[in-house]
Amino acid sequence: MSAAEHTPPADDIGTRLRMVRQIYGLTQRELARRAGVTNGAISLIEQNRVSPSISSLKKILHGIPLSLAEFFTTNFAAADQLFFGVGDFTEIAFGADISMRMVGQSMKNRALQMLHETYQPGADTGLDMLRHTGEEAGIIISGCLTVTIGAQERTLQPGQAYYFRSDIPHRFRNQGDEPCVLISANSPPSF
Amino acid sequence: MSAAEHTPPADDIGTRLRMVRQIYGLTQRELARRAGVTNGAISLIEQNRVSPSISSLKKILHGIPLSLAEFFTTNFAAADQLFFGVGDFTEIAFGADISMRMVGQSMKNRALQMLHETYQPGADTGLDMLRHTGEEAGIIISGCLTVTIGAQERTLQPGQAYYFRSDIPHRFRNQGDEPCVLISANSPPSF
DNA sequence: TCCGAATGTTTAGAATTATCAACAGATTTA
DNA sequence: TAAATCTGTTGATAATTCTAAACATTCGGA
Repeated sequence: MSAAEHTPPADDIGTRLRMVRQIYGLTQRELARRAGVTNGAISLIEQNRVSPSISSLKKILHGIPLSLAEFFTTNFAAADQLFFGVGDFTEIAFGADISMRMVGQSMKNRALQMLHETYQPGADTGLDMLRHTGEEAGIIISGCLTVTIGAQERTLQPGQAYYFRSDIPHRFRNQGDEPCVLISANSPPSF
Repeated sequence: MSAAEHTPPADDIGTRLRMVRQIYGLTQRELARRAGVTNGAISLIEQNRVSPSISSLKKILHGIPLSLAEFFTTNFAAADQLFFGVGDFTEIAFGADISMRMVGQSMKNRALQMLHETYQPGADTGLDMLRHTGEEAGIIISGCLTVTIGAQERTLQPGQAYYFRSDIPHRFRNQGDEPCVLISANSPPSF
């Protein structure tokens, strides 16, 4: 271990609690009401002016709700960015006529990968079908996309969607004459 | 969720702390000394007569040592049985002349599988080599065992050992004229 | 058996935490 | 602008936790 480790911003209980509370959009008073403690107690804890008893912390977390194990385990720093602008997407190369833009920078330690994809007319992921672990789903935004899943094939229109286990061989292609845009998700991230 | 869930024996902090302390073979006084608290405090906490503050619990766990996250996450109930008699092994069928006896009953939620294996003369796991995820290792106790790992093959004598990634095709057989006994381990459990 | 050491438990008091109510600043509403 | 919230913070007091020391019990060894 290096001594100057990348500091987790919420090593102290107070900051950690404040982060959680704000992520869940609660005020000190609202959380206090749900948990059955006073707002003052939460204030003092969040300022690290007192170290709560397990029973108090348990009550407070119950109002979120969150278990002690989740509270101490979850990496809230990883969830620090909740909203992503166009500039916060990462382009993933997949041929010249397929654009895949991933929400966020790195999928390390994430359970989900969300993509904004564009298939130009004629684009095709190829005859040797894709296969990987996990599950995936997508919804067509505009244009048409021909999706082959195992033995089944269908051309999806805007508003339609697919969902399948990713270990079933699959293939995507745009047989129309206008670009196809879709939003898709993989779990766990496949690249 | 069912209401009458299988009760984890250490849902309360006190019992949980007592289990951990005893697993690590510490007395209240010894742990208190290491942690910089009094033995009385530990006694009261273990009896659930007080609910420790986070700072106290953190100090105490530091003396074990264990992090708060580990303390609340780890399933100590799974590690309740620490020692296993001959009767605590589970026989795993693997042909008539190969005996595999596993330490413990079930490998659910375990990271490691420990086996006591006996290969009768002529025993062979077969030409179509074994492959699975994880890693495995073993030490020969008596007799000889011919181990094939990928392109390499070697006949091991008592005291010798192997260690390889289990996704490399592998095969075991006893070409000698006396039974071969060995101890082996898989991580994660392969069956 | 008796003694000594080791273990966990208990009690009174010091230290810390939680409550209640009041306070100050920011935002909304009339 | 002023009134009315709503936010987080703070002080005095009540409640709880932690310490220090004594107590009770068990286990071995002389």
